[in-house]
Amino acid sequence: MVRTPCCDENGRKKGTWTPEEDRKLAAYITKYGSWNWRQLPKYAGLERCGKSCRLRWLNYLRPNVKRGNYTEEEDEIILNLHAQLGNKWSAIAGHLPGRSDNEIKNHWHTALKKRANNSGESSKKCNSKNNIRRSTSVANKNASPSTSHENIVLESSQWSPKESSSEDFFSYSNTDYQEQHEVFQQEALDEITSGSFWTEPFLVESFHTTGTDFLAPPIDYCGLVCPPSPFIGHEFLSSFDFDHFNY
DNA sequence: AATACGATCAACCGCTTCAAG
DNA sequence: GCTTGAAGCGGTTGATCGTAT
Repeated sequence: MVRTPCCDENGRKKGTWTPEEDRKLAAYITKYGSWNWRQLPKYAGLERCGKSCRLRWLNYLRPNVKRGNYTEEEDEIILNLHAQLGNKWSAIAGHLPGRSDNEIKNHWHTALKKRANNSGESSKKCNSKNNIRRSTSVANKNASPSTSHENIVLESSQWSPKESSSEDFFSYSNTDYQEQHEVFQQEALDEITSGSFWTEPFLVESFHTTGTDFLAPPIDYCGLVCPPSPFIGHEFLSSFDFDHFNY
């Protein structure tokens, strides 16, 4: 089976997302929905592949996404579910509203796996920082999906991940960058949560296209390229006020 | 103060699954 | 039932930050 490459080599951008890219992506999806991830970046004015856009949206930009600050209850849920399901991160994420599979996976590898392992070996040796070595690839190779169920013991905050407040919602090193991003994030969330978008009976996520050639889509008043979906009417589009996304 | 090393996490890559024609 | 394209998933990488020496 021949697959079309998900990312072409024609200057398709990689790496960390900029606030401007986030703004474009959030604005576009909020307005038009993720009707087609592969086509979406083209119409949103992004030089990214669809996969990258999807990941960015699901992990960081979608509404109600939670970052850091895992509670003991959440840790316990993850540990228990991982004991039952193994590395089925998306299934585990399904039990933790607001948490993405990627973040749960990272949290597992950075904090919970140690807890699980240490609880199993606590009778053999004391916890020592020198015993903790970062070797993700090696650890992953050695890690078994069927972590011992019996050995998982919840401990105190000793092994809790580092505190993460709303201030480091986006952990950029550049302060201006971060501040700009936080402002945007709050604006986007306000926009999304205050409007009718998420309560609309019409589910934009369910858009499907034929995957064939599109007519050149029109460009709307805020610079976004309207998707070629016959299901999106002008009354639908005009129900959103995106004036504060000032490009 | 400089350097080395470990921890964290955002993002990429490639494979699998799903769904439409 | 087969082919094909898109979405989803999990493993892995690499940049960055924090801490120890």
